Amino acid sequence: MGVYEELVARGLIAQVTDEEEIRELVNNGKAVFYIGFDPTADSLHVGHFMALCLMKRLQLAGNKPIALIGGGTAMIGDPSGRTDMRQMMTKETIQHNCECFKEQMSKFIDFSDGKALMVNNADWLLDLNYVELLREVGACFSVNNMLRAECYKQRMEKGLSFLEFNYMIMQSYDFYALYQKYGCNMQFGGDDQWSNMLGGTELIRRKLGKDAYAMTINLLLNSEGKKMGKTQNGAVWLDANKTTPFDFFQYWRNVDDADVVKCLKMLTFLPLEEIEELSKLEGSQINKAKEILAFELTKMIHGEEEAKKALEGARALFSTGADTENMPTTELFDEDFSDGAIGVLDLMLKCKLIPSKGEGKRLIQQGGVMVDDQKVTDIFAKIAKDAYDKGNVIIKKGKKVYHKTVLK
RNA sequence: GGGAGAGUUCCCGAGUGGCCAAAGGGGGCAGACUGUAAAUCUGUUGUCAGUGACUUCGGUGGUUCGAAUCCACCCUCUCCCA
Repeated sequence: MGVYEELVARGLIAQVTDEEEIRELVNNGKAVFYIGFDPTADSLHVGHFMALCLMKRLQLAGNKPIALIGGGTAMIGDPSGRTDMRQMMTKETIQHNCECFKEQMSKFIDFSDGKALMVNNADWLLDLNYVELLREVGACFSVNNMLRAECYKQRMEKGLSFLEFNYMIMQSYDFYALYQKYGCNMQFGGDDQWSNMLGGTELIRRKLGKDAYAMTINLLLNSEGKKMGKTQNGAVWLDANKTTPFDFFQYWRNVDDADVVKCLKMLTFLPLEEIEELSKLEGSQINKAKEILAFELTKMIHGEEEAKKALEGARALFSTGADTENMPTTELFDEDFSDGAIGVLDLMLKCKLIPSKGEGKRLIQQGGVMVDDQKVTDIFAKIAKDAYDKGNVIIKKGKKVYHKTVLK
């Protein structure tokens, strides 16, 4: 089975421009492909992770990946699938984000000996001259076609600025530039990028008379059709400082039953046969599969050691109770106490377990707060300093959020 | 350039002078039930020293005892005409 077949079996491929050609190129390691990453934040998240996995799979099969960081396109903002305009980012922010991306990616993809490249489209896009660009590629784009493109549909109702309308042209230009510079003959991206990517193949065909290919991967959607990797706190980040390995682990440990197999296939490198076996599990047995999923992914991002810690921490937490070892911790100092005690609400606020005291009161009134396994019933409850004589005090919020506090 | 309309809390969306911290829905959080799942049911959802005070209805001023609501100017967006 070639890589291409494997990708199909894993349910990763959404659309392709020319299946025969692409299979041929990819399976024989002849593809030089690029995937673009928009530096909209200072860390990669789960959505990018899919793309990185794809790069890795293809690299292992002998193909050459180019990671394109969209330092230039980020100046414009991709309107695809959006209903409102993106906030404009400053040059400095974009630059900073690019640096962060670079670092995270190099942990994942082998960039040594030219086995892979990393480029920033700011390098060629920012120097473009408006009139020259119009003369060079402007004639190759049909506004009529662009307006029909799926990615602008939503925006046709709400309004689309000329700035964002040009995003497609910039992305197409990227492909065109990479084709000439590095012989890049293929572009991959999320399925929402399809129209933008076709713009590139079209441009190459018109300008150079050459064929280039595009392939999109399915977005990771849960059974409700929403993008995965988002929580109410925002995205699930790959940076341990933004999403701790434990939280990362828990995110996957808690995915919906219906999504486990899909995630295993799309995100892990486990052999398909093994996933097949796991998919036969039923009922509460599915928890095994979830545990494997969470472990595998955490291992890939944060390393085996962190993954083990998270796994053990989670097991301990949910079977026997608290495992204080790997719990998020807040340090307290003498001045946090008055008259030898600290209010539970003040403490929770300090630990950032609650955004306001009002919310904390609600939690307590609804029975959602435990301190050292004792349910807190009084909103004015205090914790005496003596409680720290045994080393720490554990606060539990709801069923799954544990927090350790220690006295310095 | 001319004309019409819109901007409300995390999101959608009601509210046209006091009864408005603002209906309803979504989402979130918590409780019950469970398998650390889903579905369902219940409660809750601006802040604080909590029978009260303070901040919030695009922005800035104004009218009024009192403004999300009325007026002026500005900003942003949508639609129609050019």
